[in-house]
Amino acid sequence: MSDVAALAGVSHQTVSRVVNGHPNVAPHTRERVERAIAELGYRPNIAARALVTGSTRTLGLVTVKINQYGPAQTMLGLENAARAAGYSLSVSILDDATAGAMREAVDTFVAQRVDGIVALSTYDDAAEALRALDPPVPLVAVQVGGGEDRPAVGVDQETGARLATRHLLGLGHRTVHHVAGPADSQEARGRIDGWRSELLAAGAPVPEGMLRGDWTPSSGYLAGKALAARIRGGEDITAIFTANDQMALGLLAALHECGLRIPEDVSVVGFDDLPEAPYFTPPLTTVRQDFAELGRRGCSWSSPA
Amino acid sequence: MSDVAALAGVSHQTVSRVVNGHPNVAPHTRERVERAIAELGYRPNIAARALVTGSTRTLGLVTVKINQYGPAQTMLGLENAARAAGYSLSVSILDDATAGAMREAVDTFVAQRVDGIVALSTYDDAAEALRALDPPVPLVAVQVGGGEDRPAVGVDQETGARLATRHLLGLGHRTVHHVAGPADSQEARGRIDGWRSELLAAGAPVPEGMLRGDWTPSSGYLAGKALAARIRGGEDITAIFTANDQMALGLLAALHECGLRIPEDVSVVGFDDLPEAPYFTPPLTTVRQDFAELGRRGCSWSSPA
DNA sequence: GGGCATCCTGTTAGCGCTAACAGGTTCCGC
DNA sequence: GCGGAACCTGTTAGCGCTAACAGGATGCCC
Repeated sequence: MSDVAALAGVSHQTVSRVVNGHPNVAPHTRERVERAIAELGYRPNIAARALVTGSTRTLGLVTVKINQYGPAQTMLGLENAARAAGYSLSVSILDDATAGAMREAVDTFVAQRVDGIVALSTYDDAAEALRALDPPVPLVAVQVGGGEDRPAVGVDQETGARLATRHLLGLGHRTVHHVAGPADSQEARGRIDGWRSELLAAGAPVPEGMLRGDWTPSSGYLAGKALAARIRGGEDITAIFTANDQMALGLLAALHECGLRIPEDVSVVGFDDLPEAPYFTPPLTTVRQDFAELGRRGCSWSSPA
Repeated sequence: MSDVAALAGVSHQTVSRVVNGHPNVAPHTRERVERAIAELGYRPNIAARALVTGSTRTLGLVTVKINQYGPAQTMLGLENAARAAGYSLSVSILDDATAGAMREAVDTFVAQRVDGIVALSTYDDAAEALRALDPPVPLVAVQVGGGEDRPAVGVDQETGARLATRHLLGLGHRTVHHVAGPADSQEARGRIDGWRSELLAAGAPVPEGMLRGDWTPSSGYLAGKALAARIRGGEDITAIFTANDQMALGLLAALHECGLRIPEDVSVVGFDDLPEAPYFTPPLTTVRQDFAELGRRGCSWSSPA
């Protein structure tokens, strides 16, 4: 910076003013400084600025299992929103959502003096870990139960699940079976609630023996095998709502293997709207979630001002 | 820090020594300082440290289209490797791989004084943009042509493609058709080269009219429709190698729609080993890439010492 | 022309930390 | 007992930047 100042024949403070776009700089001076900056390829040192302003203009993202479609999309939206707001994004991808790992990640971000932290996960462990923390920066939970006063943004799982269920009932099915997500996932619970309340509202019976998966295709496959066996055993199962598209994929494969035709014998609806869903065999009906918007909302909450 | 020093009754420099694990501190003093740190919840200010040491212990990742499976996995490996090495990861996700966007992202990282930059993309634009840059920090290209002296790590696409082709020939097919990726992707070209050289090595004819997709399921679907039409037109197509699994998914859907049976009428092999691949209908044979290792290697290159 | 507001620019201090040096103690060998 | 090594701790300076104030020039009104 002092080099630039020397070359432009001004003080370093004037350079600072030009860099930060302060109003009271003579156009003539401004231009001279800008030329000097360009000539020297000067870039302000963010660390020094952060030291004096106390703001790093950085957001921290702590997340688990980014390899799922949903979180990855949300992260994308978050990054875009952060960039648009002039923030940069530092990420921390945990192996599992233990309280300790969560706390450590948040601590690291605090040491880095991020301006805000976004926590991304739907599991209860994560939510609980978050609840125990009280970082000196804004912490927003995306798709995690916010708890007392913690801001949180999320998709309305229940409405989406009701939509899916209603769609199947509208096709004339007597009732709809559900393959749910893990028990310790808030999202999964929201979808169960939606499914159940829609059945009740429609006066349809709520089937016994709801199956659970863990979001993976292989768990969906197992669920499909189990349901196929029950169908062969005479149970009247004609419509299935799976809690996400990946499980639906496994389920479709299992039903197909067992000689059941989709949608002639059984109708299936998924959740998430994977880009691949239309190309499943047969194409999958699914519910879209606006992950990018979720990321944007998370960002706007966490960046002060 | 001075608060901690005051509470422990030492100078701030001694606190610094304790925090950084310097050897010459009396055990007694060290313990007192550590208690003070715990009591006050003190966390060193990374920005101040960066200012004086010149190292932020941060790596920058610039990437495009993280919504593909491959890049996302690589990023995961990168983040883990970085964390293990005591670095944090700052990410920049570009909308498209234009030279300008690339340059700007790298510039931003330079201003942030990251210790190294990892560029993740397989498109030529990205490679070209990178070539023009000469940042004052290590820049490693992952799965992008490194260019002159630029370090680069990547998966050996050609060998993988030869494997896939050989597998199909081994099944007794006369030759293998290929649905390639975009023309401006190095990865796609590597897979074409591997496919072609394996055919030549086996003395099999290289089919005319190779199709191209853009990695998406819908482009695979179109390719499938085109191939199905050619099959109905009497062309002898019995084995297809698609450049990635997502296109294979679309292709399978199209072939299925046209009444072709897999693998009775046509054999299909993909590339990437998506977690969903085994649950495609029918299950997809595919080639695995070790993305996590790729991330680790990229990290080890870019972090100095 | 004196007084004052307005604009532009420079000077100084300090953000929190580490490196380099300086000073004090202890312990050893001769 | 004295020189010197080994060890521990404190003092000082400075990383690059911005905020706050100070000061000089200019313009305007009475």
